[in-house]
Amino acid sequence: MSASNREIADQFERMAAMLQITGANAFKVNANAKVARTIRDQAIQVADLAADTSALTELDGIGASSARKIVEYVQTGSIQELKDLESRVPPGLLQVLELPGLGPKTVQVLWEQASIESIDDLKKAIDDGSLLSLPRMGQKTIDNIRDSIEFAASSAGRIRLGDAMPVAEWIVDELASTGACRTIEIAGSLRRGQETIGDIDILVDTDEPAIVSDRFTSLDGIQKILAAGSTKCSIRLEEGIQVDLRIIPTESFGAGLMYFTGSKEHNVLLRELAISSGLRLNEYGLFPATEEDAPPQELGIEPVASGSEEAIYEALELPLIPPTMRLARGETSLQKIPELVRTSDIKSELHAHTTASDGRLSIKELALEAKSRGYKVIAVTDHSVSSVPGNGLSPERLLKHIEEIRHVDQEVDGIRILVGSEVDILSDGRLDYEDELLEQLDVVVASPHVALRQEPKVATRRLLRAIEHPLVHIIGHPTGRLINSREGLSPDMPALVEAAIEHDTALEINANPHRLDLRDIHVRVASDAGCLVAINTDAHDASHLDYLEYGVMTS
DNA sequence: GCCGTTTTCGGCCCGACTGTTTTCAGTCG
Repeated sequence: MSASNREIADQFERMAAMLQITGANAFKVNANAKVARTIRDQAIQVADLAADTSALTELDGIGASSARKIVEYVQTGSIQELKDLESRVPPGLLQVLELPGLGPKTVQVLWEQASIESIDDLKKAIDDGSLLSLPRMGQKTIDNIRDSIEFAASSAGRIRLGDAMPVAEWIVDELASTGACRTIEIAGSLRRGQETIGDIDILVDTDEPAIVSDRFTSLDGIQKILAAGSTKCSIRLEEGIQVDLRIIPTESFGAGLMYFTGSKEHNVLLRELAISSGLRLNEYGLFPATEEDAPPQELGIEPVASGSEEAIYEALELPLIPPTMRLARGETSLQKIPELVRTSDIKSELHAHTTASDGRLSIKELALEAKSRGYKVIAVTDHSVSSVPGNGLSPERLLKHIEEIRHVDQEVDGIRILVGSEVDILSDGRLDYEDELLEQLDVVVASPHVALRQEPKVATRRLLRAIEHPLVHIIGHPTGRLINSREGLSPDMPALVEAAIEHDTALEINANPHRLDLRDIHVRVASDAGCLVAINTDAHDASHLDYLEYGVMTS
């Protein structure tokens, strides 16, 4: 089995963490972490490039040394330098390093001065009181570490976009109800529409910070208040989500919003850009550079721009980069920002289920719901025969279903109801219905549901066969991945895109927040090449049509 | 370890908060 991007990236991430614990140069640590990110963000299989190191070093942040290690890993299944590190650093320390509040310096001290090599060792040292004798270890710090250990044991890690957004919107409503906020904005990875988020960031412009932070730190369901300063408060909710509130003055709201929207890597690019123009960018604004080290806002220096994001990007001679593009993937070199799809642009839902298979709504209910949301077209695409868990339709049932859909289409005005099916792509790429049956449909969405652990080459052949099928319009959730639970297929995405263009087949962005499939990096490949992309919600219920927003953010 | 429109060497973003300290180190985002 050839190494997946995730697998190779994991090696570099591990290397970065181990280097950190050994006290290596922070820039070297950072370089390794960046290599991991770059590999993770590739739509192509990095292992396929390993025959040619110059192709590897063209990737951002990958130099000769990392390229050699990638080749070594692909060819031998391990990296000697990592093995050497692993023989020196106890593996359990990596989990200790991941605990919130514990960084490399503290982990080093724990290891060297208290022989702590794992979370279990750490617990024992807390319980027997020996931790107190270490430098900079007071009772409060120890209490926080104990809490972190408990939290890590119960936390599921990063949270899906669709789980975090409703929580953030609820908090925004709560803060708005104080009447003390001039502006409230959701920032961070949530604003960027990332498929998973680490925490929720909320920014507020207010003249009455105490009222807002009091409301914030007394929300229902707070498990722990992590910080409560005059400009920053952090809480952790019972469901394990951390929420940060920042209070930002009006005059620097744009700078703050940019800063806290990130991404971190995008911010670094902007600051470097600022420096090269004789400027200095921080969360308070874009300032003229000075000789002084002190923050410019404290020296009474007037910013060049600070109140709005537009003004700051303009002063950096950049177009206003939309939040979903702030990923340090080349967006700061664009002359012109492409026009992004908005939810209001979408007039058709081409993938939805009814009670005929595993949906909750009847054909008519689905059509009326879609119509009420302003759609002009809805396609009814219930599951095909092989989809047993999805209550898939036998050919006979499908024929009857087709008649019913046609009938409801006659009955309901103001929206066109298309007859469709979500047809399984079988493991070898054949479809689950005969062509004579497919010919009777207006829309054929072909999706993989089983055999989702296939080798990349097998998966590519399978999906290509479906793309090339003359009766297929859309490939539904092409990889079949489930965020946080199933990796899904890793086909050669550029090859799929090329074939999709040739055969006029659309690739789907399935907007269900568990899927977001195609994922963002794949969409980039598809849209750069000019491939048709369908943003569908795969609705099984009325509320699922709300997922459209997540699909649009991914596009 | 990576990188280059003054560079192949010498840089590599910036500030808030906490806790342990008597002036600051460590962590986080």
